[in-house]
Amino acid sequence: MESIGVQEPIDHESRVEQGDHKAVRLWLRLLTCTNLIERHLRGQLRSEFDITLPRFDLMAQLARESEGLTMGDLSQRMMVSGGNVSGIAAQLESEGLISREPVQGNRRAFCVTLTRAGQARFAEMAEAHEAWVAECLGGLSDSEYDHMMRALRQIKLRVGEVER
Amino acid sequence: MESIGVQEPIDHESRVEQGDHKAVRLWLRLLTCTNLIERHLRGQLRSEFDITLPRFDLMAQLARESEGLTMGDLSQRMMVSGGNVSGIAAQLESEGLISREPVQGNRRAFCVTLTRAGQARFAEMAEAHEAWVAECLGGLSDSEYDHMMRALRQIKLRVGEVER
DNA sequence: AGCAAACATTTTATGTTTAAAATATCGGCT
DNA sequence: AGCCGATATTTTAAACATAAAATGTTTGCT
Repeated sequence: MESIGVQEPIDHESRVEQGDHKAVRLWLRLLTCTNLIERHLRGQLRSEFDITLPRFDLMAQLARESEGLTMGDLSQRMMVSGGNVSGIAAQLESEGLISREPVQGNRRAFCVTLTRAGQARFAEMAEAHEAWVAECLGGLSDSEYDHMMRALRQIKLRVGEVER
Repeated sequence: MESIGVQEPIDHESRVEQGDHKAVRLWLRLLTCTNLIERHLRGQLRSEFDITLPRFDLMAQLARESEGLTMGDLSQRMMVSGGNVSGIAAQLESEGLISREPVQGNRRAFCVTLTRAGQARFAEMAEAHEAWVAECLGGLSDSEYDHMMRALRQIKLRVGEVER
């Protein structure tokens, strides 16, 4: 049963404080979890495939777009700076996993695609990656999964508004 | 300054294909949310206080332990390498925000604490930081908050087991 | 006492990431 | 045509991060 606090009224000040502390606790737990999983995946990718997470991420973006993406598209989707994409792409190109072709009609842009070798390599890695993620997150019930997805969607929208 | 696409963010999560499994979808959404919030906080700390997130984090650890912490403690709590803590601490020390005193009885270790100036500076920042986090995460109901906390705890334990 | 292993930290080399400046291209306007 | 602001990418400098080697200290063992 829930009762309405009468004896020990919580005033505005402390209510706000409590709420804020709650948010911070949630944030720290969120950050810790994400870091732990990211660290695990990074380690696995390194030991099993000798590749870094950002390189894998870039390839994953390309694998979803058979038409290819520009450097700017990649920057947006990977949520990292353009300069960063330049460096990562340069390495993948030198390893023959991606190719950068000029776009006809726009000499500023490149069209980046997975090479044949890149596609094959990515297919291998993606399968393992999916299994690793399932190892970390597979223990949740359907209900917990749904709650998480809904809450995270809400947070994402909220942050988007705050950024404006 | 270059900015990373904000207006119509095409992120990890909204790009997944049908074939991707539940766990991967949850992971990508988790990653996107954490990145968005982290980016927001980093930008705010930079523009409002001219400080980086790692430096803020180090000061936050010290603020919780008035007795001070060793470099090793900091490394563990911040979940980064010892060498990294050395560099960050060196900068904060040169700015007069922390001090490193020898520990009596163990000449290997340092006891790192916030200076008076560091305490004052951190108090200012912590208040703003808490408000920023609440802006991002405050929109959740108590029930959503509880579900998140519980699910994240479970995930954290699971990843810990998997790492073994 | 002497020595080896463990400990706490720093240094070094390498690589990642960001913000900002630089380079080059495009498109519209006059 | 010429200019100007927007666009696409690369380069640069500084901060951050890791692993591994180096330095100095402590502890336990014989």
